[in-house]
Amino acid sequence: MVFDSKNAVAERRMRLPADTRREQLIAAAIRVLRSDVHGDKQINWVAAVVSEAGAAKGTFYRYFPSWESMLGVVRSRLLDDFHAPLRAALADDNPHDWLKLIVEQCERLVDDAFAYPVHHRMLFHYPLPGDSMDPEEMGTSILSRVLRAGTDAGEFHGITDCEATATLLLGGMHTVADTVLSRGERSRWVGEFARQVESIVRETPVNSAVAR
Amino acid sequence: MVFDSKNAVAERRMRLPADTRREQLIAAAIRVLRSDVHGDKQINWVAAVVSEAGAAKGTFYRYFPSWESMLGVVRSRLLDDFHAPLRAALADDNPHDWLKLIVEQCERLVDDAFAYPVHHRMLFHYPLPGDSMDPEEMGTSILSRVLRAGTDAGEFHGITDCEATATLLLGGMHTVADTVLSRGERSRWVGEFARQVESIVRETPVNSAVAR
Amino acid sequence: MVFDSKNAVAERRMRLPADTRREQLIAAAIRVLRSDVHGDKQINWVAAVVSEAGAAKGTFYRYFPSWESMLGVVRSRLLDDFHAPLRAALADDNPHDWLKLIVEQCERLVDDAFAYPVHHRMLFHYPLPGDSMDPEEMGTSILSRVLRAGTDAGEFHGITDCEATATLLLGGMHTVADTVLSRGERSRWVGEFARQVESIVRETPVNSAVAR
Amino acid sequence: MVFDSKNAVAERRMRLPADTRREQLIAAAIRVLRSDVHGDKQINWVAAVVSEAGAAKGTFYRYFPSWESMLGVVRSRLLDDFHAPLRAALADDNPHDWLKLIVEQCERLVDDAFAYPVHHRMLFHYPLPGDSMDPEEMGTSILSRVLRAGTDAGEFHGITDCEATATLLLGGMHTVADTVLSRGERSRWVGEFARQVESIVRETPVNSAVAR
DNA sequence: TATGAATGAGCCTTCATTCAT
DNA sequence: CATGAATGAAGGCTCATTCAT
Repeated sequence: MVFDSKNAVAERRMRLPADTRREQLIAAAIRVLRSDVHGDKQINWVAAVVSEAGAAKGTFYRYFPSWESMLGVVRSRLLDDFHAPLRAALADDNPHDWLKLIVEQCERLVDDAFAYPVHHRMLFHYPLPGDSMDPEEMGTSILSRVLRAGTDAGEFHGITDCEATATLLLGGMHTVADTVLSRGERSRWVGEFARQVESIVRETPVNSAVAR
Repeated sequence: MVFDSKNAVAERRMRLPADTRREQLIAAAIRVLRSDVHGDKQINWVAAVVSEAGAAKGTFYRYFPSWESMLGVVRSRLLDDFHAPLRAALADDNPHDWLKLIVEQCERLVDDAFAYPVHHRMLFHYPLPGDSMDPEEMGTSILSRVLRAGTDAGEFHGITDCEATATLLLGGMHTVADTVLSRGERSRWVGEFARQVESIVRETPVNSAVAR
Repeated sequence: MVFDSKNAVAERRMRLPADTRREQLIAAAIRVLRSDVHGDKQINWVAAVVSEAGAAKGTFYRYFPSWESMLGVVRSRLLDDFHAPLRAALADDNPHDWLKLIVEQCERLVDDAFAYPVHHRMLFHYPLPGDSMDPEEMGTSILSRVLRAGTDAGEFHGITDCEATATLLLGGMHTVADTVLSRGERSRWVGEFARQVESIVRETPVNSAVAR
Repeated sequence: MVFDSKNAVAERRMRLPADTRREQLIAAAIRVLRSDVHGDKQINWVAAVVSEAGAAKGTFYRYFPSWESMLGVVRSRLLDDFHAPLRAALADDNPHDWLKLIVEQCERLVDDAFAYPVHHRMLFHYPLPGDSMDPEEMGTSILSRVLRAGTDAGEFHGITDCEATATLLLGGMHTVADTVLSRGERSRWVGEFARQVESIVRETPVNSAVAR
């Protein structure tokens, strides 16, 4: 036989191990979210994803109870990636320029938002069902540990509530990303962010110099 | 027959000055947006607004080309209110505690978000059509002038790019509002915000103490 | 102008008084229910009705919250018609052959079921939502009054619980209709029904003959 | 590697004698139909049945061409059970109180309907495909023989068309069951049924008194 | 033979927007 | 100007049935 049915048409009804299919759908979802469908018109996300994955509508609902839940998975998946560098730095025992790491996080977020605006909006500016966990919790906790590490290393001073500081810092990164998205001038906003972070984490009370 | 059905209905057809009608609709929209029907359930927004305003569906579209555009108007209207205190302070010649004013702005946003979550979400976390102006631009410019005023008054130091600082500060307020919304602990987050702002606007280069 | 737009094409977006449109939809529903769509395949009833009525899907939902509710309206509408002869007989003061009237009711139901089987099935053999009123209540009450009238006229004897007797009689009519539907032999089953009814309403206690 | 994943799963693949499997599925279906999930909500019937039977979806379709056909089998199975008492009575040569047996049939149907409403609805008020045999045929024929037996025993009189009488009697039982289901008052409706049956099967022509 | 992942037509609405009156 | 009935594309999801393994 000359035509292998697999390569010929549609390759319909491909039977995949559950995990594989699931990954396929997640990957397709990320691709769809990133393929900025110019314009902000509502998209039938589920339809787009299954089409991209070469699956049928029903298949989607075998693996995810709703679009929202899929979004949750994608979100945490990408947040994991996003925070990987910080996690790595926290895991080894070498000294690090913690401030620089924080600013690089911001830059990474900015660049991602710039490359895939729809994606970014969907992931971070989509109303979550009220009872769902805060997707940023993880980010906050990692950033928290970074702040503590910096403090321990003597790089940071005056941080009293690491978690709170981290939360607002993360919010700041999003603000920068959104601003670059709508107004450009990447270096201007990233620069300002860097300056603010420095002020915040290197705070030296005016009188402390005297006290010493 | 002398009385026909047309007269019976006539009283519902109120002919109002265009501006009045428009204001009525906007006011009704704000009321509807605030009447948080507890939860994320879909609402027939347009229907709810015209019903609240005592107008007909078609009337809505006489004054606003679309629901989104109405949202835009409401947004800027409320942002106007939000920034009114700062504008007032900028307008008179008395001395002001500018830092305190900024923190109070944050508190106002937090409290509004807490009192009317749906309203807040609709106004700030609803995807705007890509070509629409940044609704925060105004806020940024006012905050910018506050920073400059504070600098002129000798209260703030080290701010080099007022507009950029203002932009991130505004973003910070939203972060705080969202955090309080999802995690409570109003005073914790507001306090952290206050501390960060202070660090940012009162930045004193380490050596400045010596300089004095 | 030669072509009146009304007669020309589609007559789209016809604006009708609410009552008229409602009636139109009900009439269309009855027509659709009667147009035995050969085969028992599920039909998208709402779609069929609006198409028949020349209206759009959304229009249906302006007038009825669901297909079930429309069915309820149609049902009571047709039950009204069905019971009209009995009501008429009860309303005038002339003597009547009540037994004959009852049998004629049965025949009318049979003939209707035979002429419009789907219609009949939908109206009487469609699971009603558990909390809905019994659609036969009205039929029962009318038949009840007929039994009492027959008793008062000395035509019927021995009926102790008119309502109960009426309920089962009505059920009997449906049984006959269903049987004719599936097995034919109209006169056989109607005849049997007539005989049974006669036994039931003319019950003469065995000893009564002696009493005479 | 000696153990492969195939062996791990192997135990789930139970190879059963075809008849056993079939019975398992039928039994499971009956259990599922009876486990009234309170209400009219849609159930994924096939899924529920195979899950209850511990089989796979595909297996279902090995034994039944469709859900409807399974329903048909269950129906006749339960009708068999339902009629067992009458069959038993017909089979032995002892004298019986035939009228009492008929009323007891009615009571059994009522109680079953009351205990398992969904079950009952599915079995008796579910539109059968037009070409399917009348599931009540069997019931009719048995009841017919009961009527004849009662007549032979001198208990019943005046029944001319046993089959027709039986058919309507069976219908009557269903009417009673449905009425009890929707209105309660079991004894009232069963009592009325008993009275009607008595009238019908003990009909004594007016002149019979003379004959005596 | 048994499995259960895959299918996809189809159902029941909803609601921003239009337009005949 | 005002009205509100009419529109219809979409959206989210189901589930009996099929078929690759």
